[in-house]
Amino acid sequence: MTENPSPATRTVTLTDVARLAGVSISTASKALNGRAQVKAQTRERVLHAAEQLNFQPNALAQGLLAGRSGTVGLLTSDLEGRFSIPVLMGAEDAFGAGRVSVFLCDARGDAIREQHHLQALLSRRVDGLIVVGSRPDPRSSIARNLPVPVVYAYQQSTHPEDFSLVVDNVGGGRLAIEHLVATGRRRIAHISGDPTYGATMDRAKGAKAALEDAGLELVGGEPLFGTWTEAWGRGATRVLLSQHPDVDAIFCGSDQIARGALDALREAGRDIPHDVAVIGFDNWEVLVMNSRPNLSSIDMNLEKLGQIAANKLFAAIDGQKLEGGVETVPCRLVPRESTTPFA
Amino acid sequence: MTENPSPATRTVTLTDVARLAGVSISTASKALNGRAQVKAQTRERVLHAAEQLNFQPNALAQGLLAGRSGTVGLLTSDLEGRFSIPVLMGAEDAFGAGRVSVFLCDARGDAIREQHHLQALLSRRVDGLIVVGSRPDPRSSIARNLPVPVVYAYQQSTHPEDFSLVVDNVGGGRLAIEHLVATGRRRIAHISGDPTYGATMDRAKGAKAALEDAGLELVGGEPLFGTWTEAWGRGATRVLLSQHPDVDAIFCGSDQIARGALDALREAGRDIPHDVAVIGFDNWEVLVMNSRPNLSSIDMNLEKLGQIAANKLFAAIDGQKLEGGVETVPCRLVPRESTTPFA
DNA sequence: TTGTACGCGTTATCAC
DNA sequence: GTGATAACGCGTACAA
Repeated sequence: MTENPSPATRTVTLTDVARLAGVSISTASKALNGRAQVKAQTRERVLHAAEQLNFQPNALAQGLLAGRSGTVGLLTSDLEGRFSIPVLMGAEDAFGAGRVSVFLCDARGDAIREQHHLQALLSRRVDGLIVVGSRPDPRSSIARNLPVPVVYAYQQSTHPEDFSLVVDNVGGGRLAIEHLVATGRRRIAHISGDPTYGATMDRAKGAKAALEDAGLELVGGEPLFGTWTEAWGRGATRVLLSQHPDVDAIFCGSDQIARGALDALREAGRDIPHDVAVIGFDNWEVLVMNSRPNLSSIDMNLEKLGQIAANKLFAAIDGQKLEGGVETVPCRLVPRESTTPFA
Repeated sequence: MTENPSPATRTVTLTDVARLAGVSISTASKALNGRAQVKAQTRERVLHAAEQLNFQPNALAQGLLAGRSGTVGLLTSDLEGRFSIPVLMGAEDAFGAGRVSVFLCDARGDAIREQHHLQALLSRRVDGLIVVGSRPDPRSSIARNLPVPVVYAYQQSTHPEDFSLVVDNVGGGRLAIEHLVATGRRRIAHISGDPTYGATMDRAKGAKAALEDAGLELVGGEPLFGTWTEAWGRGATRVLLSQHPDVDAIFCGSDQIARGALDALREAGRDIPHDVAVIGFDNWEVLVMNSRPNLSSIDMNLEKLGQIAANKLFAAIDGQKLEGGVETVPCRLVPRESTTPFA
């Protein structure tokens, strides 16, 4: 055990500041916190001393006394996934740098680990919790009767008393179709991923509804379900072209599928978007911006979802009742060259 | 301001436990913390009471008393990027669920916000800091003479007294070439990204060294530098094929570039890997697994980097001196079909 | 083996 | 306008 050598600028406390300023601890506290009953000159001395010593109030002590820590827990289940991160960023944004700090925990999809993290967070007296799921299907409550408010984001809770904030996948599917119809498409197909995902069916549902509104129906009658891969996008597109060569637009359930579709279309000699328009879902930067041509897509507004979740949590922490239920955040259309020729 | 209704199971303290168990606070404390001087039967009573009340020790109070909070700060600059996350996950892993909690802060590449977050973290009395950069080039110290140890991960600090842990890009470039040479390639080209990145030059340097060791030199003499995009990968590959049609392998500085190269090669009628082998860099799941064929790549071991960083920080927190300097973490070859025919 | 008393750093209440 | 004092919840020397 070597003695800690240079890094240690011993932690400075209010006592040090008070001593340097030649006042009592309580006066120093008042001066720093902008309390009214303190002479301007004294306040000046205290402030100066604090600055000189680079004083940082001990948030642990403040929290202990105040009964609130100024922290929230962010419990996610798929950090590696691309859903948690934007939500997390939105939340961090909404909380504002410094005012509230965020504990990040990744449960790796393991319920045991999740409970473990939950206990740790409660022990640290977080003022609230945001639970971010790994897939858009419902999950059970993380726990009942917690002493702090909880907001479920992206993945909704099955418990009716929990508050959840999720993506409006139905609306997203509708948006995609409306865009295709508005740009003159009439023979529209839908290629999507795993049909056991609720989101998959919701997007298809929105698409069908929008088609009906336009007096149209899906080419082939039903969506083509498969996996969230480019390979499936290519394969499904080839089948589609052979069975319905007159298709003039494809709504893909993900950007990966859409990239596969683009490749298959190009290799079949179809011009995009002239012969066939393609729109994806997710608006995943690395995919949409590297496509040929750039891929139109539906953005889930995850960052905004995170912001709203954080604000909801904020309100609840401030004592406002958090009503159970599910709220949705609308998707956003991001048109690019794969649906709209810019030439 | 509505009264907080049902969610509030009032926070239970050690006092409550002690009262229920019919002992003093200190005895309860000893029993819960496994201190020796307490009768087995008493301990049983206390434990039972704690469980019954679902008691969670207040970590704020513990931290205040112990002088250490059991938290660390993770200060990143590009959450949206794909570098921070694996590092962050590795760190979280190493810290162990619950023992240490992680404060996550994203400075969005803004120095002001970074200082803001730093102050907040110090105020919360984190026991240590990990600073994760957004690009692999050196950065200046986040601050000097901090009261807690700091480990720089992925992006190194320019200050010689800081400890940094970075990717061995030279070794990565070497690995790629050695793999190509070992699988029988002799006319190897290198297409890479932004030459103002240190990592770009390091990878090229490692590649050159490995080629020299094998008595070879780069096709075209020099690497082709451009941008980290598929478009550049396609363009550079076309140029390469026209100038050096006998090329039999391409080492690409990123997976995006490699995907572009794959497309251009296929469109030029070259079989992969029979005619030309392709290897990328980053091992970015969505890219390598959706390629035709699947893309061999160099993995930067970022998760392991995060783990090592966390362990280093741990040791420093425990009083071990953290020597300044830069340590590297070796890359890892992940061969797939784009370099090795499995048929 | 158990209980009492003190202190961690801060803020709020009450004397002065 | 300022300072002493009591909390917040916990761990630990010390006394019983």
